[in-house]
Amino acid sequence: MAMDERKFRILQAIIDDYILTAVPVGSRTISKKYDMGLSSATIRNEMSDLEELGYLDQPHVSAGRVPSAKAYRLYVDQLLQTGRLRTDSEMAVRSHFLGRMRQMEDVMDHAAQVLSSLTNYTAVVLPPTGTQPRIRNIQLVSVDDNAALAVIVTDAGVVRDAVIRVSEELDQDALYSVSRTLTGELAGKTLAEAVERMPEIIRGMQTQAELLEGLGDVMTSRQQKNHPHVAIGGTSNMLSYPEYSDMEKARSFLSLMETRDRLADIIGQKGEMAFTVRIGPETGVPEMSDCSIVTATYTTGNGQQGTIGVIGPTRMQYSRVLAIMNTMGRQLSELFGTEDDTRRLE
Amino acid sequence: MAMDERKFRILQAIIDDYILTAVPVGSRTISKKYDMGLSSATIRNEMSDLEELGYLDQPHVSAGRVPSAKAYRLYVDQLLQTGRLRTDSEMAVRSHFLGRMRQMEDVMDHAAQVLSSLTNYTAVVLPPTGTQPRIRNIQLVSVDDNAALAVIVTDAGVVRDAVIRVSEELDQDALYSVSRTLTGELAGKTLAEAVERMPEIIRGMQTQAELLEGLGDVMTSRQQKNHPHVAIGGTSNMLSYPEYSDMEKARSFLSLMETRDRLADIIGQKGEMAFTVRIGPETGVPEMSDCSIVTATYTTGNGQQGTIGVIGPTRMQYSRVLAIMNTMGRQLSELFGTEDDTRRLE
DNA sequence: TGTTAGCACTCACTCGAAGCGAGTGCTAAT
DNA sequence: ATTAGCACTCGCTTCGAGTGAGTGCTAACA
Repeated sequence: MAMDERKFRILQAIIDDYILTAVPVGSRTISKKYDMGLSSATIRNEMSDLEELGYLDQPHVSAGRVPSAKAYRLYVDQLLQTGRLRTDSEMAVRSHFLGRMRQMEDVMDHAAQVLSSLTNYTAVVLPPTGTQPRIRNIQLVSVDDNAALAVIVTDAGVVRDAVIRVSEELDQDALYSVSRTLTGELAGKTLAEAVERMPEIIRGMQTQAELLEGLGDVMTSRQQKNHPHVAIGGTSNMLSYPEYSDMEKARSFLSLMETRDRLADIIGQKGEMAFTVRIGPETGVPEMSDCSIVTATYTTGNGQQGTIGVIGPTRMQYSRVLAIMNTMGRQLSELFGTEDDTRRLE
Repeated sequence: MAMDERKFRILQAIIDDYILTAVPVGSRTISKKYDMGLSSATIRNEMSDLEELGYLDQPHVSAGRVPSAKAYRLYVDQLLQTGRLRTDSEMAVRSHFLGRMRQMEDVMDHAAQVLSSLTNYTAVVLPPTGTQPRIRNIQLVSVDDNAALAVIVTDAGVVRDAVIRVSEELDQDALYSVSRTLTGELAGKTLAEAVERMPEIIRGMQTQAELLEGLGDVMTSRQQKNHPHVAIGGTSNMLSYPEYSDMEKARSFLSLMETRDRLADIIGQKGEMAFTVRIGPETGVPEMSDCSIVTATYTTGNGQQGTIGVIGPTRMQYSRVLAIMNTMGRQLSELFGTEDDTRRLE
């Protein structure tokens, strides 16, 4: 016995219904609500087959059927293949971004906010991180007599700053000349390369050794710190779904959301696809055994890739979510300077 | 009938027990567990009085008594007066801060983390915001040919940056000289004052009008944006307490935690006291009608005040929380440069 | 007069039985 | 191959009895 056209249509109906109601769906429901021109008995037979094939689970003998992870997998793959990602919510996304924001992190936070409120699930946005970002400019700014602020501008557009304290007094002009030298020496290098070259530079410069060493430390720590900023939105949305009426589950989910490092790891692992859909056990995260994670990527001007993700129950509204993320991803790509490319295409 | 010594001792025992168990406490429990040398019957009489006085509530006639908000109030005031804030957890706090962090926001996040994990409640940390911060240094750094990064250093030590896009090409040396002029003109001024002076400066400088106008915009928006960074820790802790076994309550609490602006408003309203304890209705927040909020302040080098807050159920372990916050507040004050003062005292 | 023992009473909570009903699987008819 | 019919299953809800923690009141006691 194999999967045929009709079985697939029935399965689809079951998934659709389950996504909507979160209640095991019975044969009668399918034959009535989704007019297939088949009686409940026939549906029952087919459902029995589908169960045998592993697409349906039965919580208990006299309950309806529930789609298995395998079923969602099929459903989603179908969705992705046919590519019919309707973008009716495109306008909604677009309108949210009318006032362009300046700060990357603001944009990310905002995107997570929007994404979660459009989908009603939990949304996560990770900053672009692809090929090692390259240094464009280094500036040292005096904060007070004994402290300087190091601003490192990379081609990712991301700027991280850190205060370096030194014992000697600093003056702004000296800082500026150091900044120039540093920028000259290090522009175009990755952070890792820059860290390597620092000792040499320190030897060459003679002065300001303490400051430069501080800078080296900063670059090292920035480099290791691989979770720059994780924007999360709509954590509480998760609690509105019956699958989280179990407090213990809810708690473990929430505390996972709080440990951003881990979350970034989970969301950040991207495949080569534009969209990744991990369903239930596929997430590889015990706390999320009945969640699904949908991720998509966006691309910045210099080809770096960021990730946006939506976390919801396995029965999430995949087609809706995919459509929204599709739009959102494009929106972000555009916002983060793929505009260069667009211009080139014109 | 008035409150006497014995009534107070009984009330205290009731509160202690309720804080521990979250279960209405009966007369027998008090007479047994807390040996007062009184029979349950006597306790009952006293409890009946205490109820009449408004310190106890009875969920239903055959249940034990539950402390009212008024009771907690009394309890806390007593606690604050006697000032016996034991600092046994002082070491714990101190050890967490061994490796000094550089970035203000990192510190705040970390503090919220520590505070929540020590108390097992939800913790919030607000940045210092007192008298208007004054500008110390303004630097413009080129990001790419058409964009500059504005770094504004204030005496709060907080540094916010924003990218300004212009149509003309920028070169670093020109930017530097503009930076110098700006710093010269605006150092010592508040953001508001700086915004006012901008038009004049633009007239005086002749060149780079577009850039300077962008800078003006940035300053204006930074000034208006009054929720710089709200660090939150242990949101999920709240779900472990039985008072939040009601999903709807949990949800509304969580979504309140997500709207940082509002949260900042709630936590940020400080009295003239070192500690503020708002119990139940006193919070003025419907979603928190059975929460208590404890806030404390910390002080930075230049006298600005930040706030730390702990949110828990009304039956929170006040004495523990107050002790921990006491330590944490001092710790933060020290970290944020009251060290100058300390040194002066030596 | 304050304290205590005793007792009747209340009422949330637990547990099990009964009933309900959605849903299935099987069989026989179409 | 499809469908109508029917017996059967079993989770959920409802209901009532039983339980026990806790109270309030009264009367006795020191």
